[in-house]
Amino acid sequence: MSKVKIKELLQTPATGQEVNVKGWVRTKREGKNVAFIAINDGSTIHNIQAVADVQLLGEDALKLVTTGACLSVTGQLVASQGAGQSVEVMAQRIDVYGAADPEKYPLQPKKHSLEFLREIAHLRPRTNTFGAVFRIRHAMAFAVHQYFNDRGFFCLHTPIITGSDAEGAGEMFRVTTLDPLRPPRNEDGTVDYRRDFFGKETNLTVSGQLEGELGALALSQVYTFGPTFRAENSNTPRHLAEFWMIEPEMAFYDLQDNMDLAENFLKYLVQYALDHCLDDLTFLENRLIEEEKTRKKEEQSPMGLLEKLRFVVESQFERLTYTEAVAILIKSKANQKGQFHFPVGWGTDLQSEHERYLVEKHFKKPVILTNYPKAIKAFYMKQDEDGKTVRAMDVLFPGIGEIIGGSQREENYDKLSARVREMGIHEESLWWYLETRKYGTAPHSGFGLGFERLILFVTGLSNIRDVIPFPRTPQNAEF
RNA sequence: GCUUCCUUAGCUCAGCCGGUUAGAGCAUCUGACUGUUAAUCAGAGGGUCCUUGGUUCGAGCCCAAGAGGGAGCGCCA
Repeated sequence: MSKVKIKELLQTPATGQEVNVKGWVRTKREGKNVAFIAINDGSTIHNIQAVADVQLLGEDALKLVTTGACLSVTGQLVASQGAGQSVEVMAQRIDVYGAADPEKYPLQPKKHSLEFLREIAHLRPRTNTFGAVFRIRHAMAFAVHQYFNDRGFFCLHTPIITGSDAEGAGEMFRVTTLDPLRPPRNEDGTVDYRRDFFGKETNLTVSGQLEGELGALALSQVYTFGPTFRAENSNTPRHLAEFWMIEPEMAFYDLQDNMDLAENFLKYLVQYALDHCLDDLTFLENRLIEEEKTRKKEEQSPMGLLEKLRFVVESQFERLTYTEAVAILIKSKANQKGQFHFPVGWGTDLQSEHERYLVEKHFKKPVILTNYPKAIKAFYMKQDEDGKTVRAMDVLFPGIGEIIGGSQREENYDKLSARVREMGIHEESLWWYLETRKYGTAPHSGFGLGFERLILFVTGLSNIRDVIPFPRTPQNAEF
């Protein structure tokens, strides 16, 4: 008789066969003669019910069976007499691997706030909500690889430690083995990084894109899926200092191809969740409905979680240029009534209130904005013929904001190196990147998808710290 | 980094105008109950009112500083 996952067991027809279940106690309900133990092993949101005859097993043995304890239960799998489940285990034997003092164990069979659970991140995977979130997170990671593999993309592992300080995507974390109190110094008093581990200044990566492009200009279609680090002091429900990003990079793709891929990719991922995580999504939807009851009418979302996900799969993303978006915003009632905090005008970056207006009020569906002014975008984006804009694209999602940022890349050596100089970037540190435009350059495109922002959208949660097991944010690296 | 709100039992929160012994629900424990569904019923235990300092005859409540947390904004994925 072998141990079996609860997910499998719940789908097994009961024939009285002997089974062994291992997992953690969610609740115990005890009567005079019989006790009911709900056990969960994380394989599914659902629990299996173990039925314990108090006389047979003894009251003392059941004393240690409390919420949070870890058990191994052996007994017959039988059809349940109760209404909540089809099968249950008639316990013959219960071994307690680890007790959990009920006076002290913080997770009790009641609702806990997400803020409280964040403070006990080492235990929160044992809750229904976080079990659901982390199973969905796994399914989405798996689906990312499945999607690209099915389409002939190669997974490229780009470096996490980088010597490039010119990526321009934000503040970086320094990587060094020098003694922070007594580093070797140059004659002018500055730190001598030639004597550091790599012989130069190094940092944690803020993006695998530049190396991804090197791969695409050889393997045609690649993607990276790895951790990314930003030392920005960002305190919002949408930012992490350590997060995971998916960055496909494709030779022979123009901006249109890039948009087509981004839209198709996102719809595939959401559909994958609907196809493979329905139990967990249904639980999260019900949880959201309960939560919304405590809110005001106008703050409640018009769609349930599943409806929202299906809507995204079925709707065509609205595509328009930055210039068209600015025109819509200027003409909008919100702007004419002075409801925006920031002025709208061609040339300035859109504020999140402007993006939200376009996505949530005007179009009411995902939006792809393209062809931004070159002054507000990165040096590597391909310049348009008019000399004013670049072939950038941002995919904006309701409630999340920017979920994807990407562009067609500048493949012309002269234009690219001129832009590097214009923006004051140290050209020599990018020699290897620029050489790809010297030797066999090709039109190519790519984008970055924030993995946690995708998980936020799919789970319907609202704080990014709740969709990664152990969040890293300013002033917090516990666990 | 800026703005703003919050911190009272294990958890979620109430606490009147500053007034005598700080409350509720859930959880926990004890008892009852012949199969329960976050069981039900009865009872009990449980408090550094975030910390420090100040105002006051008197502070959970007012003031100041600090700590922790949330939200909005900026930066972005």
